[in-house]
Amino acid sequence: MKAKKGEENFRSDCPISSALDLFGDKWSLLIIRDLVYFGERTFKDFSGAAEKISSARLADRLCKLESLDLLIKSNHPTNKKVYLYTLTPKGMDLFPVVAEYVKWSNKYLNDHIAEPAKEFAQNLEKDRENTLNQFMKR
Amino acid sequence: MKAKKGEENFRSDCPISSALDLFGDKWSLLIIRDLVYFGERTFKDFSGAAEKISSARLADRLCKLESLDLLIKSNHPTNKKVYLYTLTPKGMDLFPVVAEYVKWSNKYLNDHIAEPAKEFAQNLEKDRENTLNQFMKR
DNA sequence: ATATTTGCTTTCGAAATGAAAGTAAAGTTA
DNA sequence: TAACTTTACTTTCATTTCGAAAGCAAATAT
Repeated sequence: MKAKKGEENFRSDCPISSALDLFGDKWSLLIIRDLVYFGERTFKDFSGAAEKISSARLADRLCKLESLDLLIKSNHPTNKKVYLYTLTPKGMDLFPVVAEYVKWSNKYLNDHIAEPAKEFAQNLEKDRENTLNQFMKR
Repeated sequence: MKAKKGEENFRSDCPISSALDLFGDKWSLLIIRDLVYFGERTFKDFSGAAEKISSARLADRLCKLESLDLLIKSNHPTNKKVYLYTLTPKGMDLFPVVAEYVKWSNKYLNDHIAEPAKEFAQNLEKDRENTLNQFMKR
């Protein structure tokens, strides 16, 4: 059976393991990333990301993230076959987590990382508060 | 074949996906957590954590984290059958990532989380810099 | 009216995982 | 010193998760 809202089986009462129980897979934070960066995405948009998630995986991750209230699915204003996915505040609050991954990778995987991300990492180092707020507040 | 040092197959040049490619599983950050918190651990110590990792999984995670230079394995000073695992600076730099998970979980999974962790989260909210440094500098 | 697009679902072989049992070397105990 | 226990794994195996590919229905574009 599927786990319904709130019926997660947490491994422990540790905040870290619990967060990982919810979205500690290789795709969830990338969906969050796209939503933070673009603000609004369609199924096709997510599919177009460089990491090439399979549609089966994308579908179940979107479903799970929605059930966790990290994102919301809504209708496109004019096109009935397109749905729009948006972050909730709860999902947006994962952005600081994402930002720390960016900082770490910029420091230790620097020569492998795309240029725009490096710049973002540098901004985070210079003025974390402000850089985060630029995204969180829109 | 196993992936040797530096031969990771990254999904993209994104810093987030790349970090997840390296240690985006359900166990790696928990090992880091224990090392940050306790400073030094044995195989048995890790096995004793509340999340109950299987020995097979613990063995291959320790091996991978070592190959990534996130931790170091060394001999126990007096007992030849025990090994000591310690964080490298590279591994220690994952602590801010871990800290953000703690903050998020404290905000959204609060009633499920253990008391000591809540206090740590509160300290992070009050004075992030200082709280992080208390751990990182020892 | 037909073709195409979108957002999925289904299928299936491969890879990763957890649980349990096994092992060898070192250390402890009688 | 012989037997027992502990530590750090390794092995086995059934289950779960995953990625790749194909399929599908409804909506839209041509």
